[in-house]
Amino acid sequence: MSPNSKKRAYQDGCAVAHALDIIGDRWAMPIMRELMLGPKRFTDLRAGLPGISANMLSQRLEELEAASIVVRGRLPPPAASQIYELTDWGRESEIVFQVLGRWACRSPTMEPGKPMSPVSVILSMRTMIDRDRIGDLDAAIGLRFGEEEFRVTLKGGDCLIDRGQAAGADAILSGDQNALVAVLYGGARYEDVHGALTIEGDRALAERFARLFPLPPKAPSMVSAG
Amino acid sequence: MSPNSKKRAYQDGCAVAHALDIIGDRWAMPIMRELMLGPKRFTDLRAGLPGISANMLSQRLEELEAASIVVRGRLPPPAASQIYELTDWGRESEIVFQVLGRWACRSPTMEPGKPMSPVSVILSMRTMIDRDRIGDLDAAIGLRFGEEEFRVTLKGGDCLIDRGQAAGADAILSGDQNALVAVLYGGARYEDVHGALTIEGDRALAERFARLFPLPPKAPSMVSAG
DNA sequence: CTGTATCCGTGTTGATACTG
DNA sequence: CAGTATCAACACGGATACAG
Repeated sequence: MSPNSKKRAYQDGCAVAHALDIIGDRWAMPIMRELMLGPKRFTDLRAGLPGISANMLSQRLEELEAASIVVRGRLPPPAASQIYELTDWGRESEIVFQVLGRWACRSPTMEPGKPMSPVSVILSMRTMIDRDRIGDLDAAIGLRFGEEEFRVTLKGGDCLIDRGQAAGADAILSGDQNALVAVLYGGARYEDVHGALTIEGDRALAERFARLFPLPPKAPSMVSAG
Repeated sequence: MSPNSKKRAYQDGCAVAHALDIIGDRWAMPIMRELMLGPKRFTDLRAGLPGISANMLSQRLEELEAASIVVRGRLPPPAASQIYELTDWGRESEIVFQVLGRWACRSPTMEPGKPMSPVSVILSMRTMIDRDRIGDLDAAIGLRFGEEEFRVTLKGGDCLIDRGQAAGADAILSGDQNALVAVLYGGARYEDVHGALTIEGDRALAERFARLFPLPPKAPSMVSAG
């Protein structure tokens, strides 16, 4: 395992310092992010975390397990492969990701256009949804990103977004999640990303849906006159 | 400066990944924490960050400045020494610290008793204050930790905690901030830490004050049978 | 296929010493 | 007081080999 696991730790009673001791290492939070919407296998995790090495992932999963953030499970037979899953407390960290994401998306140095994993996109929608804009919308939107399917349920002024069947929704968007990001946050129209994203069903609903996720204004840059 | 600053970055459009790119490096968030209540000099920062090396602090301050989180300033003459201070946007990250702290203080592996800086203690109080318990309390509590003074203002069911004169408050607690932590969060009574913390003024107020900061329940440990 | 263990080049961190 | 320089130790990332 970890023969001489001398973890470098802040010797600090501050709860934030403890948080950094357990989830502050490189890749720890992105791994948690990928698990936020449900269990994944080792290889699925790697797919959502471009650039991570098998070593890193293996080691971080051990550490997250030791911290009671992740538990190992096994899929029911016959596909009895190992899966990793957040604990209840691990799942409760979603609010941390939301608040951190809301703060960071105002960063003057954040440059758009970099690829996002399907889970990132879904979590960003959960974060940025403006419930005031839902109004009396009562509809379901299905999202298909490769093998992964999600469902957005708008009802009673609230919005639920989770894994679920896209089929049967009033509108279904299929294709590359990055194309959807361009539409939701990048000011693009569906026509602009045509070919990367296809729309089935209620087109007007898809248009209204695309405007439910406003971005907050950027913070001013303080670097060499701003 | 930074001759070959090849920063290792997540190539990820996720806002959380960007957050980690700019404040995910070791010591970045503790430095921000120390600046959260106002500007500090280099040496003051080191005092609140036991274990940090001078070059780390220097390098992180550069990076935080480049990210528009920190700006360099200068105290008015004659004490024209350099100070570091959060930008408006940097100060808006306090909510991140609060949410992260609230989540992390439930960690099964968090062990109490480690020392905290005066700023940490004040921020923890801002985080954990239970406004429902304030009731109709209308009073001021002064806190003195070494050279640093703070004031807690309870009024109209709300609570303001900031740097400010301790003198003139209805009750004044002076001494070691870690002793106050033991009383607020560790279940200790003032008598238990006598000598480390002295109380002037309204003793009953000090007692009521000490119960305004309840801790949430711990999350269960998932390690080897829980 | 699903991971784990080991080696190795490189960058980051931390301790000490030193300078304006 | 406010940092910079130097150097040793370690963490990271990639490749490869290995085990169930």
